[in-house]
Amino acid sequence: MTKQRKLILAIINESEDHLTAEEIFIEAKKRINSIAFATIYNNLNVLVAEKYISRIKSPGNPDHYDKETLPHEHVVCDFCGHIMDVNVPDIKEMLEKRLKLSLTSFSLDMHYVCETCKQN
Amino acid sequence: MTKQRKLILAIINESEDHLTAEEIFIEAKKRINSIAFATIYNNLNVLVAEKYISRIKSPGNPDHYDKETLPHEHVVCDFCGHIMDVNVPDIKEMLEKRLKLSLTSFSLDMHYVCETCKQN
DNA sequence: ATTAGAATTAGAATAATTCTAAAAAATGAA
DNA sequence: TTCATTTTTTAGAATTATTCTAATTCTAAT
Repeated sequence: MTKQRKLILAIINESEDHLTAEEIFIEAKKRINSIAFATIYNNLNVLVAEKYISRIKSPGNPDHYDKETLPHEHVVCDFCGHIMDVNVPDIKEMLEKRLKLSLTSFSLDMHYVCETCKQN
Repeated sequence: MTKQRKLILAIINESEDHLTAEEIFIEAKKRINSIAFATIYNNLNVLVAEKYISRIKSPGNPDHYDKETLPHEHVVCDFCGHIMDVNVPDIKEMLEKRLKLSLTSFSLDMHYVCETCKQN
């Protein structure tokens, strides 16, 4: 594993948030100034493919990256954009049962208003 | 309602498929050759906002537009990209109940292999 | 030390969509 | 109807996230 890839993985693992490619780039550049944006994308793709990390897609927004690879879902705050991890067990099975067909994949994009924003 | 907007709505209502902005543009250009792509997007946004049609989002793919505005879901074939309408009643309530929080919106992106593609 | 393959860099390319400014059309009051 | 105001359309530039490309640089094994 190259030092760039190691760094990118470390940044994701050390963050409490779900960072975007750009946020990872800014952070990585502090430690390897010569690093290119394409290297970030390239390595994020590799790390997702090898299941070191997972990708969170929310239409209209850039992808976010998550150190957690076990199946779980996310809810996005409409105001501050913060992403919270949540668990909805057996959702795929439930969907397949109700649809009477088997899914190759699915993704759920849920929005809410977080506690902090609800008060403002 | 302008003739452009009327035409765009008619194209969507007369189609059995879930067209993309580009497909609508190509079709519209046959009837009003001077029509601009921006007019398509502009009117799609208006028609969605006014609930004449609905927008189907699937990350990585262009948005598709649907004449059906009552709540329902879609499954996308991984091979041919065809979009099938499906019904999963009370899914929002079910999610909210399991999450113990209320959602402002959600969207489900489900993929499968359609019958035609399964045979190939 | 050599070399083949992998990874990185930098910047161009892409694709979907939005923005902008000017022109045209529609609306509505006088 | 006529004029003014507002809305819509047009055309093309701009934007944004991401991927691609080609040249260069590493890396690791001989």
